[in-house]
Formats: sequence, structure tokens, C-alpha cells
Amino acid sequence: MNTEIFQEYQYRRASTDIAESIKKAILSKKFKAGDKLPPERDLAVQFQVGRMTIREALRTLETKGLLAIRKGSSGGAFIQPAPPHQIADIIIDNLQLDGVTFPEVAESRVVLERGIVKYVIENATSKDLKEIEQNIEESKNLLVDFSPKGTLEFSNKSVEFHHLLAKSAHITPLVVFHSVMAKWVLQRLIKQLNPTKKQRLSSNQEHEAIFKALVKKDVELSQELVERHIRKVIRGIEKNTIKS
Amino acid sequence: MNTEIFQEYQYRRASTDIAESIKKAILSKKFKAGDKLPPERDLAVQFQVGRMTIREALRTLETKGLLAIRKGSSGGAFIQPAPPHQIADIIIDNLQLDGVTFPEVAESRVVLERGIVKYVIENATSKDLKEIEQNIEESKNLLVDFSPKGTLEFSNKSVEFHHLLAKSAHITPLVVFHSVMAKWVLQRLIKQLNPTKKQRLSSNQEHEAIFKALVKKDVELSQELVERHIRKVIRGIEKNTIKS
DNA sequence: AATCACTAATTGGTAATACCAATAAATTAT
DNA sequence: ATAATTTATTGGTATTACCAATTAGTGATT
Repeated sequence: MNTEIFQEYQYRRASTDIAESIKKAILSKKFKAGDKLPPERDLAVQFQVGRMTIREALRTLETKGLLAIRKGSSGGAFIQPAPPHQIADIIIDNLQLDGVTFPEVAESRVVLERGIVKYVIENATSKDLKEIEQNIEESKNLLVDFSPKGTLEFSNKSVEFHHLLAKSAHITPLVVFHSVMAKWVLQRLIKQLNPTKKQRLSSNQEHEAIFKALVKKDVELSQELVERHIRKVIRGIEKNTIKS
Repeated sequence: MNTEIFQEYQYRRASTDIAESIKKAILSKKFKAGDKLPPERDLAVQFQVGRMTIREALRTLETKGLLAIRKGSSGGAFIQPAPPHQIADIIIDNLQLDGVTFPEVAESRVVLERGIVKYVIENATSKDLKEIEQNIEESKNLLVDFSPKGTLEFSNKSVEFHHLLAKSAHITPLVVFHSVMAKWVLQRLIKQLNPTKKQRLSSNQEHEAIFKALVKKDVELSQELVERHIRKVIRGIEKNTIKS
């Protein structure tokens, strides 16, 4: 007898089914962002299960970044995309479990940013470009501020430059992936980068050169400059990190 | 009085703290893959909390892809990286919430695969190349099998070709990101692709051309061929999908 | 009338207990 | 030996009760 016509039995948790059911409703836009699900106690009645089962379902959806759960009066489970860093962290943890190495991340970043600049040239709005230009200017004003605060701000501006670049490509997946790689690197810095005046200056000049190439819509040059810049930064970082 | 010296109070769930504590232990290799955590009841005693709190902690770690939880005798919570598709699904759902569009995914894929072939040329082992070559051969044998089974197998082989390519780059993040984009596309096919003999033939020839360029270590050509191939496939798919 | 302090109501968070259900190991019957 | 049965382990679910954070309402005070 051919038993293959029967689907193999597969044990499933009730909470998993319920989570999937709610997830489906969310992704099919039956709720809009900001909407609130009924209270746990009500959902338990609706789904005819215990409150604990509902809680586990909601908890997984929260972890997956589809819900935000808040306590208190007018709290509840809100349809609300998770902050990007939450998803980034999940990816990073898994990459870590997979034993990813620094060079792999570095090369991935080169690939992504080379791609990104191409689309920046295609898709960036004048507002995007203005923001990038402003970032460069603000960095310039911090060039000689060697106070702890100034050092930190300069670093932040440098990181922000690349984020602005990614955002201006208007290709969502590339933004997400890029932010993951950037965050991976940041999380592994052991001592604060403390670039010399000379290093700050050249970093700033490189950003400016990239910007100019973008404005000129020179794809090849932009990509080349970005790659060189990233490799340079990465070499600097490697000296300040532990091996992963 | 300067109150900024006080950290702002931040309400945290007990389950969140416990999850973080366990996560830390996992990522710092205090457990090795395959190890099993103590039973929930024991953990509840260890952490001095109720069993439900432990369960929520474990559930989030499972969702994040760090644990696999199995029922029954000799079940439990095992340290075990989640199957890649689980993480991919989380990313995909979030991209979906962000309202990502097909063209964005398509372009991202181009960026990734252009990068991938470059590293395939650098890093692929002879075993990798053999697998790719074999995939092409197997596809060739299916060229004229128009049975439902043959059609399905041919599609699978085509998908596998790109996975093999990604794997052969030996850059983990690129593999992960690529698989996400590939899966996004697959999930949105409404009717099975049913390529004609001519389409199958040209697809197979393109794969072969890419392979030859890889073997010749011609980066530029490989990238060009891959991009053309992907764009062609994507055009074909676009006719078979609903707008997202 | 405006403000502050207090109270109450809403909703998630945690605890404790009991029992169900899947799985594998141990035991027994054949 | 082998097969069937039982038992032990461990997660899954239900119920109930209460704690805790947060907001809304309420009333007193100025």
C-alpha cells in the first residue's frame, strides 16, 4: 500500500498555530500600524485556549519584530514594526553562531556599499544629498575637537555618513543588510577609536571625494573610492579589535 | 540639580533578563552545539522564578534561532543554530512590513550575486566547482522532461545553482543575505514557472557560460553574465507574480 | 479655574498547581 | 530474541490568583 499519499503527521504547538494566524492577519494588512490587538484575556476566549498559550504566541511575534507589547492601562500588543536594530541583532547573533569572521563581514560590506553608491546615483533625492553634504560639513567642524565628547561625535558622524549613503539608495534590503554589517563591526570594537588629526582629516576628505563623485554621477569612481575608503577604515579597526 | 547622572529607569521583564543571561552563555561558547539546557522545572528553581517565566525566556531564544526545543523523554532545549530559513523568514516578514517592492529585491539580488561571483573566483574549492558543474549537467538531463515532476526538478536545479554559487563564495553574510532575497522571490510566485524548452535551454546555457567564466577567473565577465542572467530570470518571473 | 495628589481601572507579568501529550527508555510477555 | 507494554521524562496547556506598571479619572487644594 502506498502510504505516501498521507501527509506525515507533524506535531505543532497551539501557540505556534495562533501566532501564525495572527501573523497572517498582520501581514495581510488586516491591521494597520499602530492598531492594538485585543487583551490577552479576550484573545484566550476567542481562540478557546488558556491565556498562557496566547502569551507565548504574542511573545514570538514580538521577538520576530511584528508586535510591540506594552504594560499598563492602554497597554497591549500593538502592530508596530520592530526597530531595525532588533532584527539586526537577531541576524548578528546567528552569524556569530555560524562562526562568521571579521574579513567576511568586511568583504560583505564592500560588496554592499559598492552596490549602494550605484543606486544612490540613480535614486537619491536632493534632500538625501543635502543631508550627506551636511554630515560632511558637521564632521569638518569637529576635526580639531579632541575632547572626549568631540571624539565621540566625530565617530558618530562617520558612522552616520555611511548610513545616510545606504538610506539614499532607496533599496530597502540593502539598507537592512548594510546596517547589520555596520553594527557587527561596531559591537566588536574594544577600545574607542581615537583617530589622530591626520586620520580625521583624510577620512573627511575621502567622504567628500565620494560625495563629489556621486554628484558627478560617476558610478565607477564612486565605487572605487568607497571600496578604498572602507578597506582603509577596516584596516584601522582591525588593529583595535580582538580576533573573532 | 543635575539628574542626568542617573540612568533613566527602565522596566524589564524577568523573562527578558533570563533570556539574555542564557543567550550570553550560549554565544560565549559556554555550551557547545548539541548541548542541552536543564529542564524547565530545574531552571525555574535555579533562577528562582516560576516555570512560566523560564518558558517565555526559552521561547524567545528559540524564536531568535539559538535554541531548538523538543518535547518528550530526552527532549529539552538544545543549543542548536536554527535552520537558515527560519531567520530568513523573520527578515522577510520585516521587509514585508517595511513595504519592500519586487524591484528593490531584484536589484539587491544583482548586487549580491555580482559580489558573490567575485569571491567564488577567489575562494571556491575544486569540490565547490565540481558541485556546480554537476548541477549544470543534471539540469541538462532534465531539459526535455516536461512531466510535472521534471518541471519541478528543473526549477529546483535552477534555484540550487545560485545557492551553490553563493555557498562557494565562502562569505557567510553574503550567503545569508542572498538566501533571503532568493526566498522572498520564491514565496511570491503564484503560478509555477513553466519554462518552454527554449527557455530551459537558454537558462542552462547561461549557467554554463557563467561557470566557464568562473573557471577562467574572469571577474568582469562573470559579473556581467550573472547580472544579465538574473535580470532575464526576473523579467520572466515578473510576468508570473502579483504586484507586492 | 488650574493644579496637584490620590484613587481606581486596565492590562500585561509572574506564580503555583495540576494535568495532558509526546517521546524514548525500561520492562515484560511471547 | 523480539515484540508489545509500561513507565519515566520533559515540554505543552489550563486555571486561578495575585503583582506591577501605566493611564485615566476624581476630588481636594490653591
